[in-house]
Amino acid sequence: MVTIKDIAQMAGVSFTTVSKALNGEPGVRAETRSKIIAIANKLNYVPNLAARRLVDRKSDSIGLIWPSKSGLFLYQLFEQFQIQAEQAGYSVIVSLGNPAAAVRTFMKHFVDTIVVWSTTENSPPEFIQARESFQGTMLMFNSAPSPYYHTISIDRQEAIQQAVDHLAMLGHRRISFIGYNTDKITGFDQSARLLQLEDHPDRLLFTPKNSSESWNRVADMLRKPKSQRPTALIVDSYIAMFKLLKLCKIGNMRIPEDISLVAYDDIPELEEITDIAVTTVGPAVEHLASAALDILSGLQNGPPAEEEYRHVKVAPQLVVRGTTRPISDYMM
Amino acid sequence: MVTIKDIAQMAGVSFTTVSKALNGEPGVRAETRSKIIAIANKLNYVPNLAARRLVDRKSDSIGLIWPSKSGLFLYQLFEQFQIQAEQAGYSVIVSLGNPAAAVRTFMKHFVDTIVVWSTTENSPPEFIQARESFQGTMLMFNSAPSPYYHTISIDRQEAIQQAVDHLAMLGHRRISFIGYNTDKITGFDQSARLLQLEDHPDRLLFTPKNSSESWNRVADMLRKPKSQRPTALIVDSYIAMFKLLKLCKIGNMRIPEDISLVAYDDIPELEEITDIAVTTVGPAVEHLASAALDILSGLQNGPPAEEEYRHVKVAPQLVVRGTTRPISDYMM
DNA sequence: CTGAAAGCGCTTACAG
DNA sequence: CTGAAAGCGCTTACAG
Repeated sequence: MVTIKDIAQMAGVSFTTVSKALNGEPGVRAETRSKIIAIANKLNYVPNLAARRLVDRKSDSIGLIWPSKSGLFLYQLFEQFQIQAEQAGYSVIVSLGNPAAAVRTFMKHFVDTIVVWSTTENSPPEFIQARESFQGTMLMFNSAPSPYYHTISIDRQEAIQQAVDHLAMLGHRRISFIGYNTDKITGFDQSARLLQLEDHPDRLLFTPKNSSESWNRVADMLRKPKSQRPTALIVDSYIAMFKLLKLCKIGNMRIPEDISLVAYDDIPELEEITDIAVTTVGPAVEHLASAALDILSGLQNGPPAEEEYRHVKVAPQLVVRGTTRPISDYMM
Repeated sequence: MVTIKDIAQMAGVSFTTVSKALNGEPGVRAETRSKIIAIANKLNYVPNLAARRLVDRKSDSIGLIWPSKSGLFLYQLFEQFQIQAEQAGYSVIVSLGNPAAAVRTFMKHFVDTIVVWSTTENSPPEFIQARESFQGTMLMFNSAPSPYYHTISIDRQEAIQQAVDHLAMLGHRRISFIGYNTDKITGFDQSARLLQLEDHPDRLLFTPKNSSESWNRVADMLRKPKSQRPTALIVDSYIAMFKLLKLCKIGNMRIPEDISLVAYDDIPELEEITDIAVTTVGPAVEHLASAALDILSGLQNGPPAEEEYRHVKVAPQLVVRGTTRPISDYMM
């Protein structure tokens, strides 16, 4: 392993000078510098990063803490984030372990920024503690504003409203929402009231308690005669969408021939999987990633004062594909 | 940043003793040790890897280099690897960036082991070079044996043979393989010959050149009368499987009522997505992960001599689910 | 059982 | 422009 001392000896200078020459520091005669560089190249010198890092603790690295078992959406966001971060000159590392352990891992590795996808599971006390001992910047996806870190939230209410608006525009007036999330339900209710949609017994199909029972209600709904059943459905997530598609198949209901469908979550890859391209609404991974990177590269000059932590709400995107039809198609 | 000196001061001992206590070195009174550990925990001490690495100790970190846009299978392998590695005391970080950059990132972060999922794309010259300057251990998934690193390969030939054997056992004699991979085709041919399966024009449906044309051939095959068309299909990957399922739907073919199907790749999560549980064959992510960890933890005592790099071939697993039926079902 | 000391390879004031 | 020295946080002989 060749060190700057070896180079210094060969060049007949001190290793201090070698360090400066190799790092492009001023105060080295051009001649000396080029001689040193030549020797370094000849010797195939590789700087010891551990030594360097011991002195200056910068790493230009971002650590991502992602929930495990997280499904396609977060995987795609991860990929997208990595791509954009690399372009901005950061290296990205990810940990799927438990959050407290992940913070420690990242501290060991000198990441200077931690980005978390927040879930109900990752705020146990140990995480809080580990987080406090981390002195870098943090950004939390999926979180309400905080005085301690940057936050990015998703406007789920707006997303569902967009879905309802789209369906209403097509003439639908009897619409059901399938899902638990309160923000989404609020959005659904709000739009429904605003647009004076029909109030029918299957408006909200999920009881908050028991999920298998909830799906039974969906199945029952699908069996109703055309005049009573909704003309359009909005589902919570792509997971729920697949479940619904199965139920439809069993019940011999076709989408969109018999009923329209909008799904929350936009996962382009799914087009390859489903029989038909699904109309979706949700935040685009590109937007989420760039929102985060915008915040992060805005603070090159160290962590901001407390009041400067930023909050961004990412708007959803409605992508109309093949599963929504105008109401006239259902009127025959 | 809390260091062993801080701990030493609080404990009223020298930092040498702290180091020994924390590293489980012998020669520290049990009482002293537990006191030191307690303080370290209270202070949320995180060892400085750079310093440790500088005196050439291990960082117990594994860096994964994964192809981006890699799909569900590799994501699940990643999750599984992380879980098993954490249990074995390693921390895992992942990079999806270009491999050469990933190696550099990992060197910056002092990982002592790099695990790569090998693809045709990640052996460009820069990667080779970056790899050479990395002085830790490497393990390559999906690679032939090498004198420079550990390797784990997948017995794809065996996998397809298992699929054919299973179908033959059910009485199928006219079987098609849909895919490009040469190992898989070899496996298919071998089993077909051994079992003296019927030689029919649709045995191998893909021309190696053009994929859209290949799928046209599949569509044509599905349109043939029952007496001419194969009774069972084997597809290359879950991606191909979805494509096939779409074609079947269009052509009004039901699986498994009209034709049996085995898919390569075992992705349990897919059961939620497909209408019917698919019979699959392929390596289990658990086995791949544990094969890697077995090799890696077998070499606690520094990198092995060149001739000691190990090669493991992971056997596939046939999981019979709902898409394969005995031939008698097709004989009416 | 405990601690003082050397040293890993580098950067960075500081002095010449 | 150049170099001697201190020090980053840690491990590891070595001496008590």
